[in-house]
Amino acid sequence: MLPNIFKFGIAIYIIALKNSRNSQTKNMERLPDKTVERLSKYRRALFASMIEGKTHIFSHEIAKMFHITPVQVRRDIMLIGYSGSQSKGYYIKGLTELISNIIDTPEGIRAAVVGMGNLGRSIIGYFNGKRTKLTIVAAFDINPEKVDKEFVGVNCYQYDRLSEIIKKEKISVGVITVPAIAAVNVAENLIKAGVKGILNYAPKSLNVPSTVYLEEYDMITSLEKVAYFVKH
Amino acid sequence: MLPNIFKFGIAIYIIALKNSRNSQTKNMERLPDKTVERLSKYRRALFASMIEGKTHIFSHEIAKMFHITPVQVRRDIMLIGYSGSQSKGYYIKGLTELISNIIDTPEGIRAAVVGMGNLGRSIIGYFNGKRTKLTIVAAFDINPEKVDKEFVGVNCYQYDRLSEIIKKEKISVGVITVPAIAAVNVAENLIKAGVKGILNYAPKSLNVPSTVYLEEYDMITSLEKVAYFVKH
DNA sequence: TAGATTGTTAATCGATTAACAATC
DNA sequence: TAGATTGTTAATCGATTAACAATC
Repeated sequence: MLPNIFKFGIAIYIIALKNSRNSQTKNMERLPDKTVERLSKYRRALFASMIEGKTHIFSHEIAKMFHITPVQVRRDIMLIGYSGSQSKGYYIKGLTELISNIIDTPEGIRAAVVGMGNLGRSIIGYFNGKRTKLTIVAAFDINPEKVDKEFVGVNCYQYDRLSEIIKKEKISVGVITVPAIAAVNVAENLIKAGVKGILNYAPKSLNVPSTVYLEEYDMITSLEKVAYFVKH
Repeated sequence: MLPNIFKFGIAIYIIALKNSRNSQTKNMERLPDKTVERLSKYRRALFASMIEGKTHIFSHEIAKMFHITPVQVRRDIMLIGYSGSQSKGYYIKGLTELISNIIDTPEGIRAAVVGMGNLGRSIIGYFNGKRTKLTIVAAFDINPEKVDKEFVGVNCYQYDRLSEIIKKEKISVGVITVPAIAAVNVAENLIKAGVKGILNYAPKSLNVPSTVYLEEYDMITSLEKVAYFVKH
């Protein structure tokens, strides 16, 4: 039998634990990396299900679409503070709206693509007209033949106007799709102009200050990786 | 004081542990995912250093290029069984050759791109003429205007010839750059035709048998993720 | 020797998964 | 009740990092 002082101490500890856990899950400042990625994918899948006429969805149905486990789906949803019902699963409309509230900002995020090559055009094509809260509002290139032309509604500016346009258009995210040799300079100019996030597709790793969020993806490495695992 | 029987047992256990560790590091069947990715990047960085006239490189120099720690670099290099010297670091030529032996196959890997849009052309452009062991040898599209035309040396075939060409050209890796709606069908046909690895860029998650290696990347999700972390 | 680097182990961290009570 | 699902915790797994002996 524990003395009373210990029982009391344990009771307080359990309450403190509960509270900290709730605040962690419900009012989380910053969701885990992987959860954010998955929420973006869930949202698209939920939209598609809605179009098909569904109103509710089970965790295992979502899980199957992304070859992950139902527990993972439930954890992600729990983390953002949404609840489902054991009989019907999750209400698609409500869940979609909550994810949008979390991922989007009311004012929206404005992005620019630097490098109007095939990859740059590809990204603009993906986004154009599909989203309202995240939009690509400008493109840049050094090639005079590409400058001052529109591609699916996005104007391409001369690269030396980068800083001017970024400030004028209130652009906070830059997508780098220039050759590796130019990437460092582009990143520096984007940061100087005030962007707060960079998505770098050049096959050259960048260094950015900690105030800027950097995400890198390298197609050459990915294809070499697939080749390696095909061989093994 | 332990009885002798235990001392003996412990000695044998330690030796067994040592051996299993060595065989794990030196003759590993399959390297960890992340190590493969990094080796691909190291190789490119080492090539660049060689061109600059360097013969040796330290772990911290490599680490700095990819914002990782020197320990990670040393671990990766240890894992593939290469050794450096404490005074000079790693011999670039030797390390590059070892990485190539591990990542490449002597016969090379032949890849195809399905979907000759901006993204497909972008990937072909990255690879064309740069590598000898990993080559894109064919492209496919359903648009008759794109068919039977060459793009930087790669011919674009009509999509319904997929199976025929994949077998004829001994293609083992397929890169999917078609719209989401077509991705599932393309993957099925690639697998039926015999490819063993798929790199999927369509914003639609695929299901493949366990004999096929699948790597997926979704540009929309990546940009939404950057937007989220810019906001927070 | 002093200083720097490699090779290696143990500790830590982050994310996934197994398991199960609570609920419908 | 039986069966299925959600919400949640503890265990597990994989990868990174801290620490340090050995070496030059």
